[in-house]
Amino acid sequence: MTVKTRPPTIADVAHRAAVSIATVSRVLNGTTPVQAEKAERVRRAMEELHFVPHTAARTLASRRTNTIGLILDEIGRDFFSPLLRGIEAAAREARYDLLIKTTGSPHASLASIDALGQHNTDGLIVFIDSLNEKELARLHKIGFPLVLMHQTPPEELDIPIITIENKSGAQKLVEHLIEVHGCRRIVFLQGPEGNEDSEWRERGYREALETHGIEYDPALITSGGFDDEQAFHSIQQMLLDRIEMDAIFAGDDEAAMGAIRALRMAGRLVPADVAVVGFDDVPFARHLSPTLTTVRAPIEGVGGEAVRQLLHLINGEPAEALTLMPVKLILRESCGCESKQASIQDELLSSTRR
Amino acid sequence: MTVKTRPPTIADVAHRAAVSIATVSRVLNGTTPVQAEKAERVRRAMEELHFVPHTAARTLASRRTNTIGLILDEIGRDFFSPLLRGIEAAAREARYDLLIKTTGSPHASLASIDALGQHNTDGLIVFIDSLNEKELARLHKIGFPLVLMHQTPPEELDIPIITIENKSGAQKLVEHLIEVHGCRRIVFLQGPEGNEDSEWRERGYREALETHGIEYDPALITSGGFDDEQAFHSIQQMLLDRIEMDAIFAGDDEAAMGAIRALRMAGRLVPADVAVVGFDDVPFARHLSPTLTTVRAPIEGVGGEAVRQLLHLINGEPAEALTLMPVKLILRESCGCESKQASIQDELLSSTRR
DNA sequence: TATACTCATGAAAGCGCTTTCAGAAAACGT
DNA sequence: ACGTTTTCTGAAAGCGCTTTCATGAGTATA
Repeated sequence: MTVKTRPPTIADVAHRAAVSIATVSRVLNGTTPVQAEKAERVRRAMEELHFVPHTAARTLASRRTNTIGLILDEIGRDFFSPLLRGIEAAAREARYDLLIKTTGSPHASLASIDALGQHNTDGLIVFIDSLNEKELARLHKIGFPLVLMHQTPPEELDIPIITIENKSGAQKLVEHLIEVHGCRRIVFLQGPEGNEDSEWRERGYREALETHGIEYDPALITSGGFDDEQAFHSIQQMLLDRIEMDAIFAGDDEAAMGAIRALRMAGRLVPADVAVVGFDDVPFARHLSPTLTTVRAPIEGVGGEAVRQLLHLINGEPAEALTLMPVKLILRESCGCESKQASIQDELLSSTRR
Repeated sequence: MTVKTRPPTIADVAHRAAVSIATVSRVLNGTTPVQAEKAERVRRAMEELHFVPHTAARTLASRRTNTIGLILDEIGRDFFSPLLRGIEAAAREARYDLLIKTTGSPHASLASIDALGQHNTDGLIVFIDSLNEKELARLHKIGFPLVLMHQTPPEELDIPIITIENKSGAQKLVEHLIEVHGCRRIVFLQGPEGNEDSEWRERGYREALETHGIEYDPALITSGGFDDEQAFHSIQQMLLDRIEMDAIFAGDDEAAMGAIRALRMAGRLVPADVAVVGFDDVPFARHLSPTLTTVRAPIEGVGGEAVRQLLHLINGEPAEALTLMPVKLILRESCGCESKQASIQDELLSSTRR
């Protein structure tokens, strides 16, 4: 490790290329035409000096950070992998940097978030309840670009929101259980308290029942928390309570796993005795046994779309108030659709096709 | 959305508190004692004005960015979730921001990375081959704080590296197969070409064989690519080739899934006919059936440790040249250890068959 | 009471860049 | 040939903050 050298500045480049710093800045940004020959000299000087513009100085002078902020409650949940990938890809494509901040717990103090807003980023993507309403309202009021994911903006704020078709996805899923598999007593596992995705899925569930003239039975609703363990216990309890069921709509895939475990432990066969379906189509959904029937949410697409809408806002263009990403039914074994045999054949086919 | 207002500056605060901007800066940073009463006035003024220091200005003036850069080839792989969580938590604790950059493909051009180094971050965490050697060497040479993850520094550069005990973990795993389950013909699925984790695991594998006087058979080594599909095909091929085996060390958990699928399709029982073990203990490892015996790598810890070592460097303190995070054997069903659930699994199989 | 310190404070000089602004040079029109 | 545009270029003014540096007030020492 050698001594820390002072990185070259725009002045060094200007000097070496025998032009003014203004000219260097211009070839750097392409803001104003520069004589071809001079431009070439500048470019060569930059290269020779390993010149890299100092972002902070740039930001300070130009008043734009070229950075998108992402706020979420907790990074690293399975769900976030594709989301991040989508956001990252879209940001990169637009040549924006990505600054990620987690609040640790929902509704956290705004102090650390504050620092993200305004000067540090050109706009913010806010996930679920990671930012409290007051702060959200304040930022929005001062015209700061904001986009919400999986969360309706509070009150009358016209902040764009990106989410997936929770309701229609759930509805299709439940209708499939009813129509194709003749299920009538379908358990619904709710997500975490107040979770919007869950609320919409529940509406879809209820509408599906209604459409088919099946009465809504509160006894079939319990909490799954979008969580393996919680779902496990809830279903176990239901079984102990001898509540009749012929299917479980688990709210999400995590919960579906817990539900399946509970059923299995109780000696109930899936899907023969009880069909189980999830939501999200997380990567391992197809590796469970039985493989999980679920709804595929284009999570990666949600991330990309969020960035795109945010960029509109940043550029002063109008953005979609609501972006609903379409979902797709993924039929596998756990609802009784594909027999084990069939799925193996599929695998064979796909493997020979390669 | 109202008109974009100019955010308050330190001058506004100074004016309102009737002090100089220098004083405001001092209470902001606590660099020099300030009269209690004035300090209080300043704090109140900051609050009333919703003052948030402009990071770029701060960075420019103070020459430190308070940001840690993370470079990886592709975000959003399952593996990264815990890694990110660890890094994020450690960075947050140290009150550093996190700037994430992906190269898209390995060995990408350094242009975009360049921009991360030097002025934009105080230090960089580099994952695997995300940054080419030349650039790595250059940054290191100018004294820029750098930490590597799961990758030995090239040549003679003394860049700290954080990784996990791949070798001893693999060794323990294979020894378990040999000693407890009496396996003798153990397949090893290699990771992607040139992957260091894989190389160390292979060494652990070989040492375990050696220790127990089992001859190393090249026919038992094939590529798994740390990938479900690739492992599936490799094992399928082996089975077609009628290569005898009584166990598979799959390289990682993803590959283990593929291996299990291939075995199952061929009618081989896991673990009765062939034991299968993975590496990493990804979240779904315990949800596979059979549940997967594997090695738990403290990936989250790796992330945290990387940040910690980087901070040492940033603060001019010495850092560990090599940090090896300990791993832990996780015994589950797929090696034949926990068998009580095997019967349930059989039931399940028969249920889906009928 | 004079002398030497300590301590809090403000003025001012940058940090490295972008962006007016105005002038010089070249191109055009008549 | 002369005025008018059009182009390019450099000087210089910040962007909002940190950080010397010098100063004046307050306190301790003699």
